[in-house]
Amino acid sequence: MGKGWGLTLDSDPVTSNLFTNKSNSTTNVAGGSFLGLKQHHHHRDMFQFPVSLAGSRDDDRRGTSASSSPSDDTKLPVDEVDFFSDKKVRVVDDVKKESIEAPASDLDVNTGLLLLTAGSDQSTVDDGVSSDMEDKRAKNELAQLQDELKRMNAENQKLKDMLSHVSNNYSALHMHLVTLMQQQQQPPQRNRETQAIQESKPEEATPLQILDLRRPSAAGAEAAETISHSSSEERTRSGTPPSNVEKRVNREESPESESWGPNCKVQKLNSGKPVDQSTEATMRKARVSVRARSEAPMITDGCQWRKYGQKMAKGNPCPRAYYRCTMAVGCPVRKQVQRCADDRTILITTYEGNHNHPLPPAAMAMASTTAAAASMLLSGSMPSADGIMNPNLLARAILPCSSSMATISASAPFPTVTLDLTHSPNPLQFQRPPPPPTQFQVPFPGQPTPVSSPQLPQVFGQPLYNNNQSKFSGLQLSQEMGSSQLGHHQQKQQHQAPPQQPPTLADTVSAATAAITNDPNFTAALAAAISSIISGGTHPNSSNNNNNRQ
DNA sequence: CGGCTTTGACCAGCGC
DNA sequence: GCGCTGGTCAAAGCCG
Repeated sequence: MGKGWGLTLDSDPVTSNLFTNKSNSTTNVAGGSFLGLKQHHHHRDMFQFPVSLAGSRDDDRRGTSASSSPSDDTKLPVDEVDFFSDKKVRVVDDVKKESIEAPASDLDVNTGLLLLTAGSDQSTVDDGVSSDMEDKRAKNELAQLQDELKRMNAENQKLKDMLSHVSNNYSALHMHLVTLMQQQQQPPQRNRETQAIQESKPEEATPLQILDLRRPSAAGAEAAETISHSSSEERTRSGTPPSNVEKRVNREESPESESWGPNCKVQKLNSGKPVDQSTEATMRKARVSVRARSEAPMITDGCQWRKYGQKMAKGNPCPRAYYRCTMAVGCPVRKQVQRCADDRTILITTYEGNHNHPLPPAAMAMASTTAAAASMLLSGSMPSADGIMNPNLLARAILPCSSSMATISASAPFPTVTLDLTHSPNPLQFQRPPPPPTQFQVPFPGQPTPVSSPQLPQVFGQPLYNNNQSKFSGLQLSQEMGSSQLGHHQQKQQHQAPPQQPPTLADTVSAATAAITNDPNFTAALAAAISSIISGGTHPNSSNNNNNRQ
């Protein structure tokens, strides 16, 4: 009966493999361990699955109601049936639902009657029957659980990819929306340069790139980044007074900009515009800092990183590590990882640059989030006090429903957006946001119901309970115009958010559920949060490798 | 053996 | 000019 089963009942393979496959602190090949894509079934094009997420369950429900109908609301297309058709054991309840996809001969319904008739030893009729029945009933339940587990793993996998896809789509669409909003709000300020650009570029690049995003592959990430770039530039030109643009150009001009691959696209689109090069340099300088609670030495964001340096930073006993992306030769993306001086459970990861190569699905969440955040920052706020846009307007434009998600640090030398994922979630906060505008709802063909919650804790193949300190925080969108440096600024931020009572798993789940259900604006930050959660607690003792330098 | 980490050295920017 | 600091380089060693 167990022949052909690749699953075990001891644990959820999705999550267990995630942990065991986590090779080391720095490399975590995306798509493998992060999403667990290779561990179970053949990875199909998950984006074609019109799965209703409302039918999914979390671990608790899975454990307590294994015999209940797991997918009353789950609609599997016909081409999905071979996913389960080779199973030799059928749960009685499943016969009704899967009879359309399995031949009748394959419906080996294990009932008590079947078990009785199968018994051949007549001498054990008295006491042996009951024990045999118990035994075979136990086996039957085991088979049911295995069946259940297998189906739910497949379901989990679909949802994982779906969330990643939605996250990327949302980031791109949201940036485009912000661009349009700002254009509408400030039509008189549109300068000649913008008009000239649009005249010379009658075919808007952004819609095309949004179309590109529909490809559920790494190309989507590329397109998302491109959108971030283009929207950033567009808003830089249209939403900022020209004098500020020039000021920004002069300040951010840097020789480092020559090797920035993703900007080649932008250069093609806007060839001959000197402002583009400066914007590229600005993109190089813009930073997105992610604060997350994690015991791991580095958060797992789906990319491959190589450590190229470590230094002691002023004011922090913990060393700062420097990493560069090694997923492609010449990728300009770098990141700094440092623990918070005050709360060493907080890991501060600062990203800089944009990838110039396709990203695996696991890396797209973080990449698109950081790209969007960087674009947001660069388009709306700059370090110079006289060049600042209306921060409140920007805040509402960027995060209309969740106005406390990101801290924009315009402090010198680099503009930085901090996504603070360390705060305790307040479920009420997530429930309060107004219903999202219809244009925020990413349409999924064949997906009539909104993204449902119980699946969320495993959405990246990782249960939240692995790091009960990881939280979906409210990000605080405030315009800080201090003159402190990045590190000092981050330390200041750490004081402003006293730790709250750690939420229960249920609270976290419900908060995240409400967030993603009621407020699609959380999607990007949520992806980042989940990414940070992935690494939490996996290396409990690995944070002490303080190789002090200098 | 290739890729990675470690770590001292080097460089640039900035303030005094 | 000097010192401080952040960031990077590159040689040496480690590891699978």
